[in-house]
Amino acid sequence: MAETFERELMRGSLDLMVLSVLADGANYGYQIQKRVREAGGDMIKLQAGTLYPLLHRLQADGVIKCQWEFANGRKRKWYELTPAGRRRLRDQATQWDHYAACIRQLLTPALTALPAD
Amino acid sequence: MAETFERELMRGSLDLMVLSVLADGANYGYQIQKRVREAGGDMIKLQAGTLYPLLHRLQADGVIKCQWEFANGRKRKWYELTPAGRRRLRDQATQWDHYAACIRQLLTPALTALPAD
DNA sequence: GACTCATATATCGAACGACGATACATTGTT
DNA sequence: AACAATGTATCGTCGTTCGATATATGAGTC
Repeated sequence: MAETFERELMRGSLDLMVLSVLADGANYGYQIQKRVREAGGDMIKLQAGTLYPLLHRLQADGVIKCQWEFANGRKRKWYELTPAGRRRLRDQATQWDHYAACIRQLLTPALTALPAD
Repeated sequence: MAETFERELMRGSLDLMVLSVLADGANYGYQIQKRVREAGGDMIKLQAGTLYPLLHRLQADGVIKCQWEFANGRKRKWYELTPAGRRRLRDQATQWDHYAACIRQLLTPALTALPAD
């Protein structure tokens, strides 16, 4: 009876996910999309229309760089982290942890206080 | 050498924080703002211009209800959770946990893979 | 009396990311 | 021949967040 959760991405969290995927090695859009979706289960249904503009933004920021690959009729655009991208990932990860801790600090006592209804 | 983090709120996370604060009992805008800011430390600087529209949205959704209080020249608008609000808080909390788990699943191996630079 | 800070709620426009639809081209499958 | 999967991309819409601004009272101080 698999409960299904589905929600909008939280603004800014996708950056972290994409950078995380790329930390594992160079990759291209379609695969990144699948990797994030797998990790997200029912939760995250990442659309191409969300991913590609983000990749372009990240590239414009200089945290990833890209390169076209043409092989047997297939064209793929491979992205990889730059040194700035690795720094960005570390920073964002730290920020995420702090942010999550803030939420937790409010959430845990709240759920305890909440009547059973 | 207090590192200071500061970032935009993540879309949707403020709902959770505000509902959490209200789980502790009825409260009014200005106090809610202070409670969230305390929990957020350097991280979250919640602006009144963000909070009040949210409170109105939550009210329109029927998850909180409000009541004016006039006492010695002060006017305050007290908000409290409705039963639907308690359900909402539980749902959002569960979703948050799942969401955080998804991020974690990508993030932890990524940081391990990341070279020291 | 004037000034400033904290309290208290509210609205407005700008900015921007996420969404859904759509487009298009190739490869593999039925 | 038709269809699903692979692969990248753009466009308009929507809605939350942000920062500035407005307003009014109470308390403390110069």
